[in-house]
Amino acid sequence: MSTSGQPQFRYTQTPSKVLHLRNLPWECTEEELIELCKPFGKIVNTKCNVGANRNQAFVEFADLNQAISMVSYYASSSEPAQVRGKTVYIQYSNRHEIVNNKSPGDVPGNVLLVTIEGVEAGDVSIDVIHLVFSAFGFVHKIATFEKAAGFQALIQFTDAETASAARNALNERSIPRYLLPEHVNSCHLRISYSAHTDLNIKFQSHRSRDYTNPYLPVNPTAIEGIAQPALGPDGKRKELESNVLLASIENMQYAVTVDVLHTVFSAFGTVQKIAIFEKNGQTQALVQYPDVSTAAVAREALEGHCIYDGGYCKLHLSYSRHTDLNVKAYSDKSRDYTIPDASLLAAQQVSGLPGAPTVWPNSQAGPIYHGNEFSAGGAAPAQYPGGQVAPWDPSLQAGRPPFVSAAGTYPGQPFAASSVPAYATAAVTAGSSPRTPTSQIPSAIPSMGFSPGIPANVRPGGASPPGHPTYYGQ
DNA sequence: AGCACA
Repeated sequence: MSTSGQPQFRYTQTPSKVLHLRNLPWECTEEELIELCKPFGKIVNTKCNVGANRNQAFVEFADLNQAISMVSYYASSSEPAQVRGKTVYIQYSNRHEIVNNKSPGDVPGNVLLVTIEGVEAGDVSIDVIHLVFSAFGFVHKIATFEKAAGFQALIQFTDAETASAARNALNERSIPRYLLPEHVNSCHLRISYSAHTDLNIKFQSHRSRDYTNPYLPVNPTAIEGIAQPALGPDGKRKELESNVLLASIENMQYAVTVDVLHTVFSAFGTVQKIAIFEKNGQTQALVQYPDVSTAAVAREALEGHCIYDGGYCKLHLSYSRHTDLNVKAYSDKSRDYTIPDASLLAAQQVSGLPGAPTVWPNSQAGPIYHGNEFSAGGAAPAQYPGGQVAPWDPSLQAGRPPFVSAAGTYPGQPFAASSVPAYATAAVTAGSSPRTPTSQIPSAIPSMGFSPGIPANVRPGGASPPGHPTYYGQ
């Protein structure tokens, strides 16, 4: 009764709603298959990438007559059926329906599940994975993990078309040997589609990346060879140094302004840039020096000390991962002392120009992004001279939030001119007229032990509100 | 260029 399992000869196959297509290009997608077949009827099922060469496919029409019309048409046509110029041979399948058309992994999506066979997690770096898959389009995110199946990676593209292109090209292939450690002999990629559409990447690390969000916090414990604490000569952990200090301000009873910080930190050298931001309800600041050694001296001198006498505004200092801050030249939360005429810029920016550049650190954990495709992918905002950021082009990075909050990143908050922070209330009510930046300089407590350049201490409860910005309430 | 999937 059934013809399946019996030898089928040319011209003698019984018609079937299911057509067997051969000699397809290896790039052939389901979409191309449907394009070819749908003029003849309604397609209810397909099966692509069949056969050892993955160059065959099945298409099932809703009605037998539709399948017959397609076979008949091309049997008498002077133009053969083609996909991208390649002749496709069509015949009735010896089965009458497509069964088990798609495992979940065959349902196209924008996220690929890649199993890398024959390797351990440490053998293939996320940068190599990124390099390989970036050949097909912008890679948004990568997450890697080890499961029973082996070393796996989820790779998020913009759309299913791009993901399919990568899958079709790389599935069952190998990562080039020169990208792998010498001891790795085989590195087969088995690629299916993930059901995910948007990966949730929490940290930039050696196992996960979000290339749409370069300001995502770096997980220090998860970076190999980069943020891993280097070992000093004594074998103890050595902190990675930087010319940028991250200051956490504890017990902040009184306002700490950019000017306050500038005064305090200028005692040790030229302060280039300052950015103040809130992190987990705590005020932090990034202070940029020209070089690491200056930062180191400042860190040594200021760590654990208080800006104001009485234990107020205690400083905790560490080295930032940033090396060059990109801050607004003049705002209540940031200052770029390397830009001349900062006060002019202030007038422009405080007025709230639409689309005014927000604050972007120039770098975050630089080595992570070294040599990747950011510029090609349009992920990194172009830097203009003077630390400003190119006008944002949403088309370059659809879906990317305009502001990103990250460790050590000032998220470009709107100017808080109308609200006085609670911690500043005492200073405000202590009240005095607005003062010039030079006259509102606070003092570091004498016990800090760095008298040069630091004015005499002023008690916070006293008549002089330390560092009260002149533009609050305006 | 010649019939899959689980």
